[in-house]
Amino acid sequence: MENINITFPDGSVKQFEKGITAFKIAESISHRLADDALAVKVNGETKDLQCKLDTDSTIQFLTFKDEEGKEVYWHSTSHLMAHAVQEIYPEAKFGVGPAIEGGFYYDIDINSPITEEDLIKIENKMLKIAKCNDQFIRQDLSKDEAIKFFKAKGDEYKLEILSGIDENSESVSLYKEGEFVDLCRGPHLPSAGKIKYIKLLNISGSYWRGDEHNKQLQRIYGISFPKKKMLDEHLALLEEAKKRDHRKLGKELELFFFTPKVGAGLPLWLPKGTVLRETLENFLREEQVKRGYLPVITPHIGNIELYKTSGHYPYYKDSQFPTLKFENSAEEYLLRPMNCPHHFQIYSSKMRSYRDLPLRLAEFGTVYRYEQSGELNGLTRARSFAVDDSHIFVRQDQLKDEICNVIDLVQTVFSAVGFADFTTELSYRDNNDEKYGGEVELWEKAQKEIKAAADKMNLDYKIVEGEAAFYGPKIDFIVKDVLGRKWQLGTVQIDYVMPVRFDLEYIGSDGKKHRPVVIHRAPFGSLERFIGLLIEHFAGYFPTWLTPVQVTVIPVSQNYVEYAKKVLNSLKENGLRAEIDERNEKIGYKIRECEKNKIPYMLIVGEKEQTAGNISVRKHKEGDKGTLSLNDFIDNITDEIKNKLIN
RNA sequence: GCUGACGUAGCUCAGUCGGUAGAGCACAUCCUUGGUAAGGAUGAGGUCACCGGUUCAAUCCCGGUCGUCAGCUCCA
Repeated sequence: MENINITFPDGSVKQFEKGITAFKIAESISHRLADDALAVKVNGETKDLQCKLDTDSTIQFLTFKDEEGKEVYWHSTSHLMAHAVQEIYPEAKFGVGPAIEGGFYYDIDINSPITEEDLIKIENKMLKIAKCNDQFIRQDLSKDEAIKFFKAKGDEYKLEILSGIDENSESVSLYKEGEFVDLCRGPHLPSAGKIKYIKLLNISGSYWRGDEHNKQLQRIYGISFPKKKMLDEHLALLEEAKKRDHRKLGKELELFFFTPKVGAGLPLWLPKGTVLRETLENFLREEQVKRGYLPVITPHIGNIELYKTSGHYPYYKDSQFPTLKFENSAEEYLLRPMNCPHHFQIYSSKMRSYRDLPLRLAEFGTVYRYEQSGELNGLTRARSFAVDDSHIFVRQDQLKDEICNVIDLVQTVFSAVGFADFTTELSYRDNNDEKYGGEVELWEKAQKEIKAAADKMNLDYKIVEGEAAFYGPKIDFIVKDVLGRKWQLGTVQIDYVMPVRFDLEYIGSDGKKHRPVVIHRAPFGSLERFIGLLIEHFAGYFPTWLTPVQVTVIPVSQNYVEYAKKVLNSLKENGLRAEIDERNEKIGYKIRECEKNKIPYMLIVGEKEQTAGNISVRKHKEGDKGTLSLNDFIDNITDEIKNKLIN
């Protein structure tokens, strides 16, 4: 019998009989490994443990600790769920059922809606089936055979998937688990018994193949774990996440709210939220002053012709509020969905020289977009929001340096608030010419510039084709919310199209007219979305420089209110955002309220403090910090604010 | 926009198998003047989202509208 060499992740090499299964190798190493292994990676490719090895290979066993191991585990659970659904609803037809980040789903076509109670039924059925511990058996077959099989079964969706498979380049395989057979690439767990703890999380509609013209199937989301503790921890984590939700905290901390009396998706900023927002705005204003930006202010509406010129209207009509017009007039106005056309007019308001460039016009400009009702999501997706917008007009030879400047600004902003966990995407055009304006060569040039700048700034980016704006490629900075949903914050966009449409020009050193390039950029993206993510990032515990109320003065009893007011005044005179709680309550009560309101510092003053002329400091989440002179406290907190410390 | 669920006091939620409602917190008044996460008493608060239908009677059943939530689709 021939032997093959198997290389393990630690570099060691062992000989095995040719044709041995990965599972046998695991067994030969330890029972523990054979038990924990879910799948195997052979020469970089994930496979079933039952796969046979015929050549020298490098292998790595995948357990639930590995991302790929989890993927296999959840993918197999989705099959198990489909199996359970098939038993309960024999008429069910199946779409796709992949593993996703944090679990799995399966799209199912059943006529009656699935309810929450049904989920429990399905869950119980799954556990029952898992106990049978049937193996996942792979069967490779030809496309024709597969078509025959699913025709007999009446699974139209599987047939549609099959019709898209090129038999020559992709293998066609089925996986059988008990009575349930599914078209699937695999790999899968050795058997269903590995799946121990299951929770079906929610049900929703989803269009077949993600196309809204297709039928909507019912999607069931779920997650599973090999250990009960893992499931419990995961569910606890989901509960925790809900507590950080900016929509919940926004209400609790009185930052903002929505009311249908004003309109869906139209946020109203309360005083505390406004302080937070203005603090952020001022921070960026100061940065922008240092970097040569010029402030401008423009109206929230504009003549419809402006948007016809820009090309936004009528192509994006669906996502704009209806136009405003008088009955007997041809005049028509649009609530602006973006600020650029206004800024272009400012650029054109006088003759520009090459010496004036880069010209950086900046405005916190509120825009209005009629987002689909189902898309609204607190501050992260609103119908009115302020873009920390700037349009930078540059010469071609200044473009790359200016993109670098802008990236640096975005990085400055992100690091000031401690956003370290973000991803960067370079969005390019794809081959669908209808989606984009301008000449292809200009696009290619712009994409090259953007990439060069991103490389120079050491951005760790991913290139995404087809995600560009219609006027040019862009760099997006993306942060996840508590529920794992991704949101674009900062953005840097290159535009060769608008300068042409608006006939923007400058006089070059040669005395002739030239076309500037425009950079659209917004480090926050929008104040609303940025603050929404910020609330969740800090779970409401903002750093002192940002928090709406920095200090609350708490007199121990009514007798010390006067002294407390003196303390309050000194704090205010030193520019601190301070309040006093002079209510007729015990200090334990007042402290509890401050803690709940996430106020960073409490100054407690009573007999001792009044006599000594000092204060007692309590820091939220930390407790009593002892006594300090008021001046020392003010020095410390002022320092903390000045340095924008994050703790 | 689509599928599903939900909408009861300022907030969090209970409740009514159809007879117009209740708790805790918050709020107000009084007692208490208290030293680091809830002192006590009393009181005020609701067109049960809105509009229509069925019914002797609707917060509850039915239809529509608005809004919220999850997901899909979309996202200049």
